[in-house]
Amino acid sequence: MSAEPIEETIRKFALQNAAFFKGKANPKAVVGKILGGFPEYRSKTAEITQLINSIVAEVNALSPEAQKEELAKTAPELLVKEKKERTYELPDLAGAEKGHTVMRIAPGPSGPLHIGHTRVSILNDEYTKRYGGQLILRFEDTNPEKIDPEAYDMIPEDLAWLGVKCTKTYTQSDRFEIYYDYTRRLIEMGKAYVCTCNGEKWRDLKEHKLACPCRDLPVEEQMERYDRMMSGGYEAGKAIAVVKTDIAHPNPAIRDFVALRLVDTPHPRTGDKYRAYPMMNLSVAVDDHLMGMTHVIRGKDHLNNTLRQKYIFDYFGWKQPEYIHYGLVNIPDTVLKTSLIKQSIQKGEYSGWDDVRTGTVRALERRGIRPEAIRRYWIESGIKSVDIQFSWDGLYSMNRDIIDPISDRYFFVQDPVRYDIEGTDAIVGQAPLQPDHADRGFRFYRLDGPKTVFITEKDSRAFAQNKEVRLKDLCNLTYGTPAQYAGNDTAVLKKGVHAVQWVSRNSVPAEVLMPDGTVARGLVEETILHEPSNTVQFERFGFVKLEQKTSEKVTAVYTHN
RNA sequence: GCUCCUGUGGUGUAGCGGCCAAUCAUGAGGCCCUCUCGAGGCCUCAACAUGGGUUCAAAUCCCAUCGGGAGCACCA
Repeated sequence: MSAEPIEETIRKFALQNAAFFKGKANPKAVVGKILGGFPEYRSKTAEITQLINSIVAEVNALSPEAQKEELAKTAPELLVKEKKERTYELPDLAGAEKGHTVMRIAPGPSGPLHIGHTRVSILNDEYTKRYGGQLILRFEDTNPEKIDPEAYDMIPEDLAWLGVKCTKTYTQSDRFEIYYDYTRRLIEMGKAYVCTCNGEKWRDLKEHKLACPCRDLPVEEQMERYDRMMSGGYEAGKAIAVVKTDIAHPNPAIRDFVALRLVDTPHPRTGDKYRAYPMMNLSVAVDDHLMGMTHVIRGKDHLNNTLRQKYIFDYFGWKQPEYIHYGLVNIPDTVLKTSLIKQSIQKGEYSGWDDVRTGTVRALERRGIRPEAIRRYWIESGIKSVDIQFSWDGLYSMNRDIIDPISDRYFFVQDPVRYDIEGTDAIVGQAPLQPDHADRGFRFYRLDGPKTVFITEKDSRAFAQNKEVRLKDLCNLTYGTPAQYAGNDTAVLKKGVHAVQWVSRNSVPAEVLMPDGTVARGLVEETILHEPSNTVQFERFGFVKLEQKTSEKVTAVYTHN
């Protein structure tokens, strides 16, 4: 192409631009295209612009038909807009080497994981799989007041269900002595102090960029105070170990921060063996270094903690990991706070951690959301530091992609209304288990003897009004008591007759637990008793996950439509 | 109040000086197909926060304004 005279190239692009935009080419767009494609002309932009202007004028003088005809002759490939393909994948990590990344998932064991936690879990797992490194699960249980002992088991279960593979697990309550040791070293270096001031006063001074009297005491005295603090010489709340940063730092959030505090509440794992509990900025900094973290993915809300932790890294001469701070996720209409969920469970308002009204991983699993859908959702959301809105619709759409092809179809009739059918002998019918995959087989129907069916209350009302209805995959009916058999010609559908789901007398009572906690009651066709999977679609109702399936009763949980 | 992060259709996202009068998905609307209100196909809707500047050329770089968020805990 570069071999031909530039005039011809310009003319082609002008024709193309004209063809795409109603016969009028925009000279600026052509200039951009030429200069972009042929950098050698950038030094002569004035001349080339003039040339383009005149050629565009010529082209625009032609009729749109003539433009298209000429373009079809000289450069037919430019006539079609190129469709760009997009693959969804995460950007590379800065400085990541194959086989040498170490990353972490560091939850506080206050309850099971919820949808919000899944983002950081999936992202870490994705990168670990890409680079083939280590993924450490670290329980950050340094606040004895906010621990649910069951969480130590629930969290790994949730991660396993998500498909997140951790290569190693640490628990911070095993490591208190390590944090004490590093605190001691900081004090020795003059980079930390023991403060016995009233907490309010200490904060107040900090706000005004002022040091408290303890801050400048000599190291020897600090060491004495530290020993006293560690040996029970202070009451809880009467002394703290503080890391010095810059007391006059313009950002108030990173002026001197607490490293250790005294708490009398017994720890679920260590009992009353320890009273001095590290604050996360101390334990996280120490552990991130000792565990060799190369990359840390955390929420943007930790931005200031990263800056605080930098002081510890700098004091010890450690290299900080690469940090990626992703934006906050706003998850609408969902109960996520584990403390609230726990309360409601205790009060009996929620059935448990998997109550479908909550946003826990367990609840999602129970509702029939697949972990692959969650994974895809977070990968497509990326890792930018913009705050984002979580979209249930978006997650459902991805989940539907996964479950639709594998879900067998069944009829569920909510709020059933009975109709007896007259005017024929036995009626037989069959329906595909999955209409897009006939090879999956069929459900076979046969109505004998007294022919009784049930349709939903809603469909019944429409039937009474329209006088006609089609029982899907079975037959047509004309309204009446009893209803009259009206043949089996599906042509009625073309005339606007509705095809509705129905069940026979042999159907099974069924209950579907809805996401708002209510229960949809009705009947489900008996063929479902042979269904091997628990993921099915109730036609014209929605996808559900089966929980219980006996000839007495079927229970299911609503997934989405 | 101070400090930091951040602004592309309703939502998420691509693009990060010219190939963009802007990608893909979701959503909404319409049509086709289908014996489901599922799936599939086609079409349409809808965005570079605003104002300056730099440049032949800005969604992309700079500045200001405005908007959103977070932190300033003896929580994580």
